[in-house]
Amino acid sequence: MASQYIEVSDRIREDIINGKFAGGERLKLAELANLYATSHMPIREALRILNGQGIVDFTPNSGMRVREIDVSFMIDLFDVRLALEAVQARRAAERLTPAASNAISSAKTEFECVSAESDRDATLKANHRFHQAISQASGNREATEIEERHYQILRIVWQRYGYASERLEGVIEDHRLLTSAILDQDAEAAGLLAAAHVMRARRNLLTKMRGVERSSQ
Amino acid sequence: MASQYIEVSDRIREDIINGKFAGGERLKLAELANLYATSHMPIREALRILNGQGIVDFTPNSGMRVREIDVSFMIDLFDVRLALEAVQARRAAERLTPAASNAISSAKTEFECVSAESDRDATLKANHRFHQAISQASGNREATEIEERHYQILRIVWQRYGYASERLEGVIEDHRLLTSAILDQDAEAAGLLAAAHVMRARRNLLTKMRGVERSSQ
DNA sequence: TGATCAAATATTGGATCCGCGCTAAGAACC
DNA sequence: GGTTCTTAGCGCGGATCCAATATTTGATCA
Repeated sequence: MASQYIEVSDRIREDIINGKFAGGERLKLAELANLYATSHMPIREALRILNGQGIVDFTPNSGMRVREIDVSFMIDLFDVRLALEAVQARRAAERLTPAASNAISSAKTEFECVSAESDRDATLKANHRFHQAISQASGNREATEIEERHYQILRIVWQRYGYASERLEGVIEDHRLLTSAILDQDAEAAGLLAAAHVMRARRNLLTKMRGVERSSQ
Repeated sequence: MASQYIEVSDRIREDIINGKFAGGERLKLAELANLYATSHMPIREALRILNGQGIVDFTPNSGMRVREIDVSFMIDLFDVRLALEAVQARRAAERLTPAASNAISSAKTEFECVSAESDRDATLKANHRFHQAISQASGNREATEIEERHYQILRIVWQRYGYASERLEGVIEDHRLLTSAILDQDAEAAGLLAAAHVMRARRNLLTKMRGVERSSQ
């Protein structure tokens, strides 16, 4: 079995994603230790990991709170994502290797197949794998790690507000264009297409979030 | 007194910056506990924090190692920094407030004064404050936190390879142009100037690093 | 002589207990 | 009646001990 703190950090993350812990909620060590049937040491370790991933906020001697995920946070996150996806797509096109080329095209194809079956979780995973393939093709570990963190946060908002299933055709088209730009080693086009892709995703998400915020007032 | 793990994480970071621990070196709990006169629990907590900051690498059941900082890591880091500084400068120009405007211009002036005294540490701090002011003016917490992490890593390489004192006039000129673009709320110019500024810093650093690598062979 | 396996050792991971600081509630004094 | 000080309890931070896991060393066999 994997170490408890890894196990626990995964479970807490899943519970946050599934809304078991609300944004801003205080996470007490004793409570969590009881809930996950362990001592408080692995819990502290796990919360520290989640803190590093930006999922929980921390204040010394006062404990951890679930990070509030609101419209303004998402605007910030997509600003960063926009910049990073673009630079990674450019680098992926420039540094393209045969292995990376295969990884990207098969991830693209897989997404198209899986998304046709309207299994949301599988579609999300396939989408993640596609972007991961580009990220890894860029060879930029720093950017890849940031994007990985962001993906965990995006899972929370997609769970809460729904994934863009109505935009699925558009997403597939975006992926196709982006893939061929990278395979053609057209860095300029790849950068622009990646940026445009993220912009569309942002518009879609923000519209939904604002809709929910208004209707819940 | 602040909590021990915070104290310890700061001390370990400083020791890494000052080269007391080499890149790739294994950091053992018992050893560090002995060195910093504490038990191994605060050490674990401290290393976990440094891991979150990207300064040490971690493998479960095997412990932490000081992250190797080489040319390829710096290329990656500056790719990210280039993208982020540009987007933050644009946002800072768009969202400019009177308070942010004051903060940026006074940080710019302070850098010019301090750098004239050729105190390297103070110059670094002033440079950091200038970029921090823009970062905070952008209002993007996510980007600010990433840049803060990167700054800690840059302190290590500047300590090792020297800060660009010969480029000081150029840096001041860059800062002046960038500041006026932001104060004029010219987002386009601010973004381009910020990107150019980071590019110059990268060229300077990489040249130095490659020089040292060659001469140490 | 080199490779592989096993045992010993070194190191990380986890539980429990206690101390300390923060917070909040109640009483006393102004 | 309001403000401040004290006290109690609640929860985080840290030490120590023990368990689990990795790494290394040495021995045996091909």
